[in-house]
Amino acid sequence: MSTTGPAGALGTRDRLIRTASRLMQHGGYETTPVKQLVKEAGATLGSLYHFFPGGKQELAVAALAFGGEEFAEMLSTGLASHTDPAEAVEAVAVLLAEALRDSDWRDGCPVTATALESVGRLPDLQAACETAFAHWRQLVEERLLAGGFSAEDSRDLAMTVISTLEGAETAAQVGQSQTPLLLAGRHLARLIASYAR
Amino acid sequence: MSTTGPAGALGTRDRLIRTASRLMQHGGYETTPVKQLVKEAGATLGSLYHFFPGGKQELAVAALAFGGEEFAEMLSTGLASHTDPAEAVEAVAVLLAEALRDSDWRDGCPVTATALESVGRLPDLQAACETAFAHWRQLVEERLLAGGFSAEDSRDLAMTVISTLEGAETAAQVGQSQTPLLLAGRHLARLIASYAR
DNA sequence: GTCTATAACGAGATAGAC
DNA sequence: GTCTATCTCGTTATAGAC
Repeated sequence: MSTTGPAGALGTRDRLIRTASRLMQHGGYETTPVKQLVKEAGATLGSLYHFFPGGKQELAVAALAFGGEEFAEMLSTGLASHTDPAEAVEAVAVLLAEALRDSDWRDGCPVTATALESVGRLPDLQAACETAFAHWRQLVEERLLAGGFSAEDSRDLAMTVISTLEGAETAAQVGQSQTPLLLAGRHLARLIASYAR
Repeated sequence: MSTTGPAGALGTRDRLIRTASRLMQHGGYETTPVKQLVKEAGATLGSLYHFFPGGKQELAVAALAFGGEEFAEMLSTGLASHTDPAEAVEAVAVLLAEALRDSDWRDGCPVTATALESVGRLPDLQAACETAFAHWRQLVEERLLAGGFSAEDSRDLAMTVISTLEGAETAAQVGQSQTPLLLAGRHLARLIASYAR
């Protein structure tokens, strides 16, 4: 995938992607100037346009894919932490709440801000955001299926689980409080437990 | 409130606020250039800085308050549409889904995009967003209280109702589908109905 | 109150040496 | 692959006539 180099050392391309993902996680696409981006990545403008001829947009698509995968890993960790699917979903909410507070309310969803800025005006970015959302839903759906829920219930509940976690994450970030996420986790667990297996 | 004038005719100040609210609803704060704003409002740059010496930011705060109130009215309409609180919340989700599709997936939440852009970098805007969120939560909380739920359940459920509707609205907008909102409405109704009155 | 012209600045992107 | 200098354009904001 990446150019050859010392194991563990991040190449310029990877540093650009990770830095872009982090900055877009904080404030979205439009609020992230490329100059600040390359500076924080320890790179230069020349490197950016060498690796991403499409410029800021092309880098943003890669950053959304990276952030989406990072988020998916946290999701998988939480979903695997309990045998009961309802408790597992609640654990995800707790993980998100901890990450948010520990980052001084900065590390919210790596996709949502950019998604709302891009909708209807930057199709490439919007598509990358939708891909990330769909991936996350699929992970929850598979976990519910494995937990014994019907195909229809698993699909529908997975949609609401992701929607609710997203909305609660936003509320928690803007209000600088873990409460929205912790309540969302508790309520989602109760909702899931109310379905037959 | 507004300058005197023919009843029903909107003054320049009001047109600026409404236009800013609509554009920020579509793409957020950073994606809304003041030039386009004044053009669509049928105003000029001179008028903007006459009514809002604080410039774009001051106008944005007024626009968030306006959009927050508009959203609150739709919320109140839905919440008053059924005697059962659970059915009333589901009705809100249906109203949001209809407004979103009828606007070709443009008219989402008037606050969320700006909220995520502003968090941690534009305190005035962030505060205006949080005020709007808190107002919406209060409307739901009062409706649940009036429906016979305990003070604690009403408060906690109101938080999750707003979080979930917000997240589902985002998912619906990005995915151009009513499904996230309709499922959220159904699941929220089920969750609310599972609490004792 | 409204208008146009423009200032002052920062944005994304490019050129070309190394 | 990396670097610096620079180009071009769009942005917010201001000036000053009307």
